Amino acid sequence: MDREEYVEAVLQAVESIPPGSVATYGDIAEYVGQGGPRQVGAVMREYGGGVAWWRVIRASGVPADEVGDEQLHLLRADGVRITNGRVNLRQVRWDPEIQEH
DNA sequence: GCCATGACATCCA
DNA sequence: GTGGATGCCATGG
Repeated sequence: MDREEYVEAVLQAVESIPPGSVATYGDIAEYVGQGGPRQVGAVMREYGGGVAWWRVIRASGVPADEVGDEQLHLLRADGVRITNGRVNLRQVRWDPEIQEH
């Protein structure tokens, strides 16, 4: 799989996250089936501007230091419950299975 | 090919 | 919950 195709796959995965839900970098990597969490992060750094990058967070529920403030703000706008600067993964974690295909 | 880096994850104290 | 160590995997020098 070319790097460009990988980028497309990642962006597509991010776009398929419904509003009010979030996914971890690991989830995206697993969904795409290639590379790992760090590669997803690398893609987001370069091409994340075109998608809902704020719906991608760490497994801990804490957003990346670089974008944390904006991200929490945007997530709250999407209807995501934020507690103590941390996302409640229990409730908003994206499940590819529950998608309305 | 070796080494350093990074919007990460997991394990363990 | 916190902090350090280790693993992972692609990219760039």
